Amino acid sequence: MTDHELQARKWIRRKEARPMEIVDAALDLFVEKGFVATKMEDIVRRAGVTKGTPYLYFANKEEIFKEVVRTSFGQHLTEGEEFVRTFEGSSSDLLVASMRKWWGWVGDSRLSGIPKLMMAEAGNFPELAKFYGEEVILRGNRVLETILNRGIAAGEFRSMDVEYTVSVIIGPMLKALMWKHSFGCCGLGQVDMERYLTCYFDVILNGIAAKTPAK
Amino acid sequence: MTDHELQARKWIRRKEARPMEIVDAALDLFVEKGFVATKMEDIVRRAGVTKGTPYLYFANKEEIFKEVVRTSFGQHLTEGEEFVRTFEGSSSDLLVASMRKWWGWVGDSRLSGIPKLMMAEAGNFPELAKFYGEEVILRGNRVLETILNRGIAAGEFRSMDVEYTVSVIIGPMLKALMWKHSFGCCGLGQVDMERYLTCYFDVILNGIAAKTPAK
Amino acid sequence: MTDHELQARKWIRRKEARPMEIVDAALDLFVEKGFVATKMEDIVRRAGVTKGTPYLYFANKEEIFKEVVRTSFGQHLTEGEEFVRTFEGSSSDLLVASMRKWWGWVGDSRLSGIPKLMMAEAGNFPELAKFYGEEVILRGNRVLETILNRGIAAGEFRSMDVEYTVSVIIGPMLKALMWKHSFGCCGLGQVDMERYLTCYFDVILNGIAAKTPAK
Amino acid sequence: MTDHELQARKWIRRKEARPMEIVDAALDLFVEKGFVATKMEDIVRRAGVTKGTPYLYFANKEEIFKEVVRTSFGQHLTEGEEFVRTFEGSSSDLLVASMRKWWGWVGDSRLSGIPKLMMAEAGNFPELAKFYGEEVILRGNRVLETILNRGIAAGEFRSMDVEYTVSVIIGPMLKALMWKHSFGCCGLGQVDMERYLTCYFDVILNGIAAKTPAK
DNA sequence: TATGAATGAGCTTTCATTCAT
DNA sequence: TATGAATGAAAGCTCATTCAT
Repeated sequence: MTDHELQARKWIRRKEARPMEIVDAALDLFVEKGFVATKMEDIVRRAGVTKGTPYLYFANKEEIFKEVVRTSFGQHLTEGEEFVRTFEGSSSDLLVASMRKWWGWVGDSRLSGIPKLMMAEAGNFPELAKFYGEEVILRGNRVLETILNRGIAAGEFRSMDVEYTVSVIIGPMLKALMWKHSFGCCGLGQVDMERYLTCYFDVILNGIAAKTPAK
Repeated sequence: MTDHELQARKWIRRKEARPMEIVDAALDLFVEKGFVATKMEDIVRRAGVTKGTPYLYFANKEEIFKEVVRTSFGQHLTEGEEFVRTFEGSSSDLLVASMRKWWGWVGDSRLSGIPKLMMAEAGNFPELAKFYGEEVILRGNRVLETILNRGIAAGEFRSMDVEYTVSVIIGPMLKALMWKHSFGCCGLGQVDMERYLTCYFDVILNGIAAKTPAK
Repeated sequence: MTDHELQARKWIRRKEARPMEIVDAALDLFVEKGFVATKMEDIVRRAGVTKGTPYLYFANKEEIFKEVVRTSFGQHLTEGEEFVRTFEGSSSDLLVASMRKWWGWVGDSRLSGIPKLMMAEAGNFPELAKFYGEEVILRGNRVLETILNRGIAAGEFRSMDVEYTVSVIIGPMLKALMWKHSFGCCGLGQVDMERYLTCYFDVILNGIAAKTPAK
Repeated sequence: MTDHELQARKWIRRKEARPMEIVDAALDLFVEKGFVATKMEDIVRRAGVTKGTPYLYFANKEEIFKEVVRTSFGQHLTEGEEFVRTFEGSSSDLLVASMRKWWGWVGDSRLSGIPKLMMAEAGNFPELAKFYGEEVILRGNRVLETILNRGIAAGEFRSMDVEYTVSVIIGPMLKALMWKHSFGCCGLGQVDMERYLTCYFDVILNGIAAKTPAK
């Protein structure tokens, strides 16, 4: 790559970084306040641009919202699917490792707000909700189903209604996420996540374990 | 006066009924769209009144919102506390019965949207979130704690970190509620609640059961 | 008048008193806040009636305003004209006596707000302003003109441009009135009216006195 | 760019000029109709902008009002104070010159409406009234007091209650101002100001002149 | 007559979007 | 590209007026 090319690239990269900066700024605000309550003014200020700039890259506020949701996933899911496929060890360990990984990816990062956002705004953006449901939730569920089926096949987990059990098992994790971005923000009882996870795995793993024969 | 006449008439006086009608109309809309996205116009249309009427009973939109949240619980919690205190039978049965009762009260009614609403709007109404957290969530948690402690004392449940386990156990129920008012509305996979509850109790009860003594 | 008639009269009088009570209540408020800033709500509360009552007697708020202005004068002017016609004594004394009388009537009573009100609202009620200008102001001026001409004829006052001098002489009195109902209300420097009148007569009487020949 | 083009164009940027244009437009309207009766719609139409523009420069209608009053004086008062301090000639001449100067500045300009406006709105804006009373009225009075004291010291004016006499003397000038913006507007007897001033000085100067020594 | 809950036109203000620079 | 003053539709709210009681 010649110097000239590098220079050009740099300039282009900067230009190409703008939309992401805007989406990033919007993400936090949408999560905290919701779509309508977030003002373009807030977004541009946080993105460090001016009022006209977003409209160079997005048709309108709604498109920014969609982009926020669209760009926030996929990559992690692919990694997750790969992780499950190649994991060696017990299914309990896989379940624990997967959930911890997920929390590390989603729960600790700014992406963690997206599920809350989608829940809050599903009614206002049904199409996007459908997209999210299929591309993210169902795909995520399928990963968990794989794990459960793996454990059942190995005799490690009891036989069960896998589809709905997945839905149940996700519940406490989702709740932790929602909490973090709602009541958690208001200083209402911070959650000690490590302690929460310990309890969670305790309940869940016991809850789906195969009855251990009296040893 | 027939219903038809009532509908055709422009001027109807219903001093006692109005506030509740307005709060009722607002509840559904707030849950579906959120606070800001719900327009006063929407509320008055649904309530069957005109633009000025809500202001006869509420100072402004925010007060309607607060009233929606405030009036929505309390009574049920008191009944629930009483139910737990007087229940005779195993703690597992009590847990199941309580959860079913709760779903009957909340999950199936229009109140079910309130938790979703509060989660979505906590960031915009920190004070109200605090009120809700203390008056509803903490109080509800305490009921569940009572049940778990009862079971532990009876040797029916294993010893555990009660406070956090309560938080975990509530997760799937809360998730079902949120789902109903977000993705559920968009036709995304309706949940068969009976099947969901079966899985839920299966996981939870096994998850907290005392280790059956080696036979 | 029979007892029966008296009784009927009483009932009628009560009915007939209502409009005046409303006008009375409106007067103070219009003077203090102006026409638009005064709410019907304020008027009815002060009048001790309810929102619908004024509309039994007046077509609308504007008619109340007109009635406030219309009913506020006339009687005093007639008395004033009579007073001037029958006064015996020097014209200086007549001027002083008239002005004091006028201040007694208008300046000390609730009617004193009307001139301020009309000045403030003349732009919004040009027709009424015209009525007021002709029926009240011009008539009042004419009384003063009579006094001045009387004094000039008697050699007590110097010859002068009577029409405009009247206008000038009224200035300080009008100013006192305006002040009382504007800055005076806000606690801004209360005026000691006796002291003010002393200065006023000092200036005015000296100002129009015939040059006393060096005695 | 021709005037015609300017008029035809919808989007014109005039960052520096806008606030003044808005205040200017508001001034006339407030004076004519009063604060409440003046609609934002009126202001923006007269200022040649659209509904949102004023809010780029002022928090709300009330702030526009305050700006109207605040920016309207001060400079003239300073000039007036200087004029009196440096005047050479008789105090009578100084009084006449000052009053004529004042009328030239205020009476003939659009500022002349402010006193009327403040009188009308003092009740609704007590704080602003206080500001106006102290910064404009008292300061103006002090200038006149200086003139009277100068004349008394020189033996040109008789000894008198200076403070209250000032208040009296201002009366006719203030009345002329009020008249111009109230009844004057409605075609009710236009005042020939030159004739009015002649009468005014005649009365006032004679009214405060030192008794000419018996010849 | 008198009431006061209800009405709805009209107001102030907001804010996503535009466009001259 | 980027700016930010300007736009104007649309929101929340007010209040003079109406009318069933």
